[in-house]
Amino acid sequence: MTTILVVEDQSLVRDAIAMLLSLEDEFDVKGKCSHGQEVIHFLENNPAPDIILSDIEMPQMSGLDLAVHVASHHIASHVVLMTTFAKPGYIKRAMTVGVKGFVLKEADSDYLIASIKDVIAGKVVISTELALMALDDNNPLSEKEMSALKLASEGMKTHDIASALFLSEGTVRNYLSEAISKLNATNRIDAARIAQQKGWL
Amino acid sequence: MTTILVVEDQSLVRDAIAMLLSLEDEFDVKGKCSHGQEVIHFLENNPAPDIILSDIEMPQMSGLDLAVHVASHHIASHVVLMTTFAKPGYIKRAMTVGVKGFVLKEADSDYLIASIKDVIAGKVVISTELALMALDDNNPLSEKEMSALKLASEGMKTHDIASALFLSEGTVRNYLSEAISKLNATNRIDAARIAQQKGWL
DNA sequence: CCGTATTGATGACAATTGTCATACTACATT
DNA sequence: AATGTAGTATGACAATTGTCATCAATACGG
Repeated sequence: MTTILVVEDQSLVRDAIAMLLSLEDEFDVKGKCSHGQEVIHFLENNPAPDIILSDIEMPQMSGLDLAVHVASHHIASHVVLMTTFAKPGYIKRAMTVGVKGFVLKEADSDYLIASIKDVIAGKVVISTELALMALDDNNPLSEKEMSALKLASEGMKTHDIASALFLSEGTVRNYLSEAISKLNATNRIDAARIAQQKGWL
Repeated sequence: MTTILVVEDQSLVRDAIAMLLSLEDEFDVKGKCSHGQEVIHFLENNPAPDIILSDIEMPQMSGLDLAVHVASHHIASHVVLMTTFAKPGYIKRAMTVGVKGFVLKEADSDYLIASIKDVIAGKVVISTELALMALDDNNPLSEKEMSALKLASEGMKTHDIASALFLSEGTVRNYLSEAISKLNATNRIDAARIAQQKGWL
């Protein structure tokens, strides 16, 4: 019997997926959480489930952050992530963090079920389509460029970004300028859009 | 017995919701579609279901467009829309188009089921929370301000926005400046973020 | 017609942003 | 010690963006 924890912020979807999985004889849905923080709490009070099936994009704590937590706390669960759009950056980061499976929400339910079974059998599951996408993902941005761009995309002005990152205003402008040119963008908004779309922020 | 058509672009979610509903004795899920066009095709070849349960945000043809089609073709189905975030603009438009129910994906599955039953019983279902939100939806932006802001959010610079809207560069700056001040934003990026979040773009 | 919004344009100015060359530090490599 | 190289900072400059006051044209209700 495979025990599963379902993590997804939209409760309608969460309930539906939990229901779907619990119809499988081999699966036992042990719990449902709406975001990462809740999962941490769950893990402190319950035995680790075999599978943590989580959405990537969630408020408070993303599926990736969750995977990091699971890995760093030596929790035995296998993490399988679901995502709406295949952002190459996500896939790469997920891999380095020990995620065992990656399923597109565009996939059908049979595929999800099969993937979970494969992961339990010891495999790492990523559709070839996603793997290829991750391969030709060469994120040209440095750490600092990404964080500056991220803050800029939230509407902060150079001055505020500088103090948030403990850098000088000029340096921030340099980073953003670099990012803009690397991404062939016309300005910071454009650059942020491009990076976001690739999952780099 | 209530017949239902489930419309949602992410097949994992679609399958899961269809499964969830079909577990109810009174419900009979007659079909699943991934976008509006498919629904039109379905309706041409099948009797109209009692309920069309559709996501709002879909490629090709949105849930709102679908509702318009149903109304204008005098199809007997009741349309119930699901949406991720409550964007007040959506709710208003949905009402004028004869949508019978509006359910947040943040709601839980019981609420969805209850809503569908209520709609069958002749009610119009919108959570009070959403209704209130629609009421105090005082979008302060003019048409022009919105379109300028939208283009700006896509990374276009003033000059390009101006030619896209057949306005002078100065006027565009005036509009954006107005928008920024109306939304209490610090710059165009910030303003775009705020507006987007409210569903005004 | 008259007053008055509305819509769009201008010009001037300040603030912010984007670009670039240069320089300083710490740290690793030879 | 000499060299190389990230990472950060500076300063100077141009371009873009944000703000504001003002003005013209048009539309609209009286």
